[in-house]
Amino acid sequence: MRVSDIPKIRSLMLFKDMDEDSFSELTRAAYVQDFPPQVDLILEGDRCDFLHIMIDGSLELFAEWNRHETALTILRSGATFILAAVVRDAPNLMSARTLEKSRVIMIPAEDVREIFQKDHEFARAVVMELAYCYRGVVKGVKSLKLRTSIERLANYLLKWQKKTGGSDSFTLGIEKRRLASILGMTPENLSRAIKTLRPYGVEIDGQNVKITDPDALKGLAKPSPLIDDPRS
Amino acid sequence: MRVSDIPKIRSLMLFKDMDEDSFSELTRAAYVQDFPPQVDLILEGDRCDFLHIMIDGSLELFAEWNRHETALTILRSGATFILAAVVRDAPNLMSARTLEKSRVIMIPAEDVREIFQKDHEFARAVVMELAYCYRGVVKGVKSLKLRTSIERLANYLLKWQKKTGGSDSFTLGIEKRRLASILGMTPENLSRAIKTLRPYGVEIDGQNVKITDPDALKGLAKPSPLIDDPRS
DNA sequence: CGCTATGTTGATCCATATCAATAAGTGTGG
DNA sequence: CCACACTTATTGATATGGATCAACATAGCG
Repeated sequence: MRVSDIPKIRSLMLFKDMDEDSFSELTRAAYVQDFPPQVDLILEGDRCDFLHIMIDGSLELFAEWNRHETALTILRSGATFILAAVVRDAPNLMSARTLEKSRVIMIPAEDVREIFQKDHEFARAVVMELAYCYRGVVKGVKSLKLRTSIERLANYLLKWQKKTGGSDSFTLGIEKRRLASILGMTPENLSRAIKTLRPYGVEIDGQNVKITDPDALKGLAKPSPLIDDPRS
Repeated sequence: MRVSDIPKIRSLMLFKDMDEDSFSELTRAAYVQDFPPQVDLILEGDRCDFLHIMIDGSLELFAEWNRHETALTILRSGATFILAAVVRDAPNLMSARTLEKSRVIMIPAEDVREIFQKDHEFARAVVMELAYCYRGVVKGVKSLKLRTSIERLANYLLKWQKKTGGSDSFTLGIEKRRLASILGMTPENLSRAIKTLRPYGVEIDGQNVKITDPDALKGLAKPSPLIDDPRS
């Protein structure tokens, strides 16, 4: 681990309130590694020996069954993954693969569990993080079960617009086929869904999105804070 | 709270390793309440003032959007709910309604958060429970996105058979329309899915299920420990 | 510059929802 | 205890969302 990484790590949700001793104990044990795009970091079914934390780049969590694959989420800088598996010392339910060149901190699961016992603030942060992840997945299920694919796409666009600063022009940031998988549809279907949204003021060219009539789009999407609000 | 409830509560995962002082502090603050069937205990969007724990009966967690409703899960004796919302002091993402006459412990959210800070073992149990819930939802998403409704039903039957003791005859335990909602389909479709499974040795009459050819059913269901194993 | 992966479009098929009618339970009050 | 109302389950007919297959276009990338 490079010294230059430390401040960035320290500022992450999970670590920012923990005491200095515990933090240096964790970082002493931790590795930082860089990966090129398209690398599988973990495989579903494997034991998880390390808690992973993204400090740069992006990756997708995905799962397979019966020769089919689906993406569950995209993670970016600051996100933790397989925390739940580490906590329960259980096999990973998802695989992870880098999408871009990525830098990842890996903390031995043993050390995480140990520090958890010693440091109240860290324990609190772990619980907050887990609860946050849980709520994220619950929102995802609600979206899947209650909405059509077009509604999911519309809400995704509105959410992503907000996350990228709110301008009416922004960029998708991921390949469409991955977006399709995240949203629970095929790439072909996503293409058609995009066309369907054109009358609602959505122009998508490659990765570039422009939302010219937000009200029309919102009218279709009917966003709800209990599904689409990333905070809370 | 009745004294007779205490041993039962103490034996629950969440409390069984915590120290005696913290436990009596929690139970002093807690209420136990009985509810008839079909009562809404919590409403999505509401602030959650209490952690809830089932000690008898059953209920469903469900959510609504745009005039549609879907059931996310059924909870029975021993299950906690809205732990994540309590931890984060955030609005509930799901509503809860009793299905049978049910007995529920309600612990003020404040006290939960307070004891969490004081008692390591309790903190550990909370994290384990949250991680367990998280993994449960992830398995649910995988099932929804990777399987057809018939495959989901087949796996549900196998899982439920195991949970009820493994006999080839068992009872569903819930109304079919709720099962349909849990599995992400309409009641009409569930009826048809059941008929589709008949050639695979599945006989369902009312709530009574008989699985006469488990291998055939497993051949269709292709159960995976990473989706269908309730433990870990 | 050509190869390969990605995206688009069209045609068709399949799974699932919807609508409608009936049957079978379930509970309630007379 | 039965008759009635109401909810739940089943079945059939049909509509629709979404998947699949195939062809082609396009964009990255070596």
